[in-house]
Amino acid sequence: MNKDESTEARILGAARKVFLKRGMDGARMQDIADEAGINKALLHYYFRSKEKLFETIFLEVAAGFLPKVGKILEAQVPLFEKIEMFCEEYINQILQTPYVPIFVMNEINRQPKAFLQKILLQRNLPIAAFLKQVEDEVKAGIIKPVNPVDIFLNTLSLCLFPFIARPMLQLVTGMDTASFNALMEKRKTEIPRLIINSIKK
Amino acid sequence: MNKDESTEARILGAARKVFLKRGMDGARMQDIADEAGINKALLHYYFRSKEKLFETIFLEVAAGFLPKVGKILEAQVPLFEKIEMFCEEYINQILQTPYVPIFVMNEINRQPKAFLQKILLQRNLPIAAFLKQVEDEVKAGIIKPVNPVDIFLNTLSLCLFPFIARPMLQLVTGMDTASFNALMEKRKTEIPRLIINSIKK
DNA sequence: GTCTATAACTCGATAGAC
DNA sequence: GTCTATCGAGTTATAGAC
Repeated sequence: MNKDESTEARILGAARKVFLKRGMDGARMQDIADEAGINKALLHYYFRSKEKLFETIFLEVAAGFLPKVGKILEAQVPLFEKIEMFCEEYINQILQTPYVPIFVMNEINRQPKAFLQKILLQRNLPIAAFLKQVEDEVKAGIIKPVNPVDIFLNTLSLCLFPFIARPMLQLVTGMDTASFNALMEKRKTEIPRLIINSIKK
Repeated sequence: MNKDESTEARILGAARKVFLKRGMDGARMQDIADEAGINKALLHYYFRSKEKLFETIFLEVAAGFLPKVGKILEAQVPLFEKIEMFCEEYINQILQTPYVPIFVMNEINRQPKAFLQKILLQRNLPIAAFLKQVEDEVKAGIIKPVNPVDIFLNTLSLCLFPFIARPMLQLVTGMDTASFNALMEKRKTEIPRLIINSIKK
């Protein structure tokens, strides 16, 4: 708990931490209050309900999870460079917030669809720009004929899945967090190599 | 609800369904009872508590999620064939139970470590056999020098991540379940091609 | 074994003092 | 704005009849 921050900021920080760890259903308002160094009543004073507080956090987290790399996806850059930049940047970002991917995936799975559409569909992810670029380079004969969705899905899978599987991976292999981070550091360059190698002529 | 099954079997089926959908924290004993066509008290008669019931289900689901493909991993088969068999078989399996990966990943993230070790560490996953085979083929100069863990992680990522990201994928792209399944059907052969291509000399 | 009724408890939310 | 105290809804778990 940081006395310098405003109460609202402390609540948001605490809520983010607890929701990320426990999910909406597992989180307790009492835990958030404790984490923020205040009492439950104040949570309701600043945010009307648990649901509103969660919505605020989820919006913030989901916004950071998806479109921060959006600028890269729509940048005017050759495809291979773009893939390299994307992996480097995305893995860097997730290394800072390793619990985010599994949290987002899980909540998307559990929350009612209407709630999610409200949050996600209003942001226009520039995925389409990336898919089009792949398609164009296929047509121009620059790269092999591939399904653009597969390329995007492959890139995302290789960057994100290790973070999602990390608890299991560490449990099964006994790997510690430092080793895991080192592994991901290497993968920043190896993932693009793998992807590019699969599509270059 | 199937009247032919024993009460215990009906409870297990119902619990599996509800826990998979809602997770431990989101699941309600009432929902499980309704799904099984009995009342709450009977759940406690057969399984002492919600926690015990969850433990039973989680053990069963996790056991099916990880080591069913174990036989393939330790089989006496050339590496490339093994990778092909693994992807084909694993994707087939998950297509039957598409909610399992995200459920397992999520609960591993939330449950206390002691509980998980009790469940997971007692089964010896034959991952080591696969890693050793990759290592041997590297030493023998049959394939490129690679980190075996990377190969395993890549294969797992490409097979599993799409299922974990499916709700988001469908939300963002508007893809329906049939299209998604068709995509995964194609990936059964494309994933091994990608992996093998990255390590063959 | 299965049910109804209810106890025991957890937790989000509110009232009201300061 | 912040606190203490408490309500009331919802949930797990148990008692006891059949």
